[in-house]
Amino acid sequence: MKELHILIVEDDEELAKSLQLFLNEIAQTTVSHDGFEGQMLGQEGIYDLVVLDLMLPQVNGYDILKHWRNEDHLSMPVLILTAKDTLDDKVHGFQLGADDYLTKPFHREELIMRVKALLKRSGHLGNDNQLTVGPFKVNLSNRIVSVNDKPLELNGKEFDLLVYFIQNPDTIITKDQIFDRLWGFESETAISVVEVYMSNLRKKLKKSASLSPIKTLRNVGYMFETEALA
Amino acid sequence: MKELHILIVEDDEELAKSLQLFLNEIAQTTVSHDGFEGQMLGQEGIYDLVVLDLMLPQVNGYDILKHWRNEDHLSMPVLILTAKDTLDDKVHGFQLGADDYLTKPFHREELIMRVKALLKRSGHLGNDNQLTVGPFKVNLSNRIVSVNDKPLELNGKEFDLLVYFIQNPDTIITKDQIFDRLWGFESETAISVVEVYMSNLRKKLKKSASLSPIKTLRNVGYMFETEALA
DNA sequence: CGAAGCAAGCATAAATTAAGCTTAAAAATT
DNA sequence: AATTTTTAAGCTTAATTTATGCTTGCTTCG
Repeated sequence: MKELHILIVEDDEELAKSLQLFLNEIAQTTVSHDGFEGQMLGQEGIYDLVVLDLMLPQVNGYDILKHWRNEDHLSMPVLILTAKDTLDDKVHGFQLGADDYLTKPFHREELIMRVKALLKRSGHLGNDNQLTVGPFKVNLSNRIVSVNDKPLELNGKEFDLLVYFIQNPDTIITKDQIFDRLWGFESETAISVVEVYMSNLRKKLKKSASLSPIKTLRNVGYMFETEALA
Repeated sequence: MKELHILIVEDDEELAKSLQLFLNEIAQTTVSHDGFEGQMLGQEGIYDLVVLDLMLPQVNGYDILKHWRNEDHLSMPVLILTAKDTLDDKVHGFQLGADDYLTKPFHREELIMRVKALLKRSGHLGNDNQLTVGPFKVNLSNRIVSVNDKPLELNGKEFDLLVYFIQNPDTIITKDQIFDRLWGFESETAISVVEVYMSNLRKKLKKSASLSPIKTLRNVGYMFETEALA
């Protein structure tokens, strides 16, 4: 089941079919061949993106877009798809609040790329750099960690430590490696700090998620075991 | 003084000049004719949008974009501008995280439209010249701010600071980025001014609207959280 | 064999350090 | 003169580090 929903408003049934075929690989699609119906569907406000043809029976695409933006205050990304390719047309489309403008004929790949770019930009698609292992979600952009979708508060070094483990699951990491990575080679700090932070991290993991995924290998190092995360 | 910053990376000096001229009507522009320098500038993370040429001396545009996205974790919109117009090129550009792709020659109007569309979509430009996030309304033209329709008086730097945050909600912004954007790279001012302005801004937000939307991430930076804005 | 000894690692608390905050006053700008 | 910007100082708070005693498992030798 896909979470994204794209509305396609296109009267050429042949083309609409193709579009649907293309876009099905990234989202659920709904097609309308009629301008008026398309407008109504869009008004639901449930679509993550709309592909809108300009030449439609009954109502034209410009008016639909204008209505969505000005009357209905809808802000979903809209990609205009049309044979019209004069500058005036494009300017007009953008002025009414279109996000992109693609002229027929176009390549399947380009359409998909542009749709993906719009979805990404509007925050609906595979965004930032997130690490996921078992129940752990680690967002490197905002340094937020969650375990089973419960937020886990870690301070700077604790966070860095967890990231190091998650980036090297099921791998032995020595105390020296941790030290060199978090404190730097020429740090004056005593290496036993590593133990302190291991202890703190483990305590938080245990308390908040009842997990103890990091094993100690005496005289060797530590290992973050993914298997134990079932 | 405009609040939007656009970086133009384009080695053709003639064209770069034109671009600057075009784009100056919506933002402050910085030009680099050199790929390597352009990449460095972009890494500052203070630009609201980048117009990137692909054919550059030293480093090519693809590599720059790839580095920004994958190594530096930067998410500003990037519009690729190039003579290459094969499908493969476009696909490649989009795959690396471009937001739009415009082939030379292009019309001035179309460029501006696409840039505006991107800025709008990324929350950096409102319909008129107004940014709206939660209860905040920020008018960039007359530099008037309101929270829940109550006016909020901010002086120059306080205003710029708020704008920077509102343009990058839910994103970590480092003290250095703030400094570079508000004071400029080569400013002689002590970086601790940032703390002073943070304090002033927070105090005003708290007093006038009982809001504390800006979180401190010790040793990392600040983050304007939209979620906290009920 | 099994208890003493030992070293690695753990846990907790206390001490230290440093980042960030606040305020007020000085300097610069208007 | 009034406002904004910058500097400077002391303060607050949180992170980091050290110190201490405790636990665990291995080794050794009576």
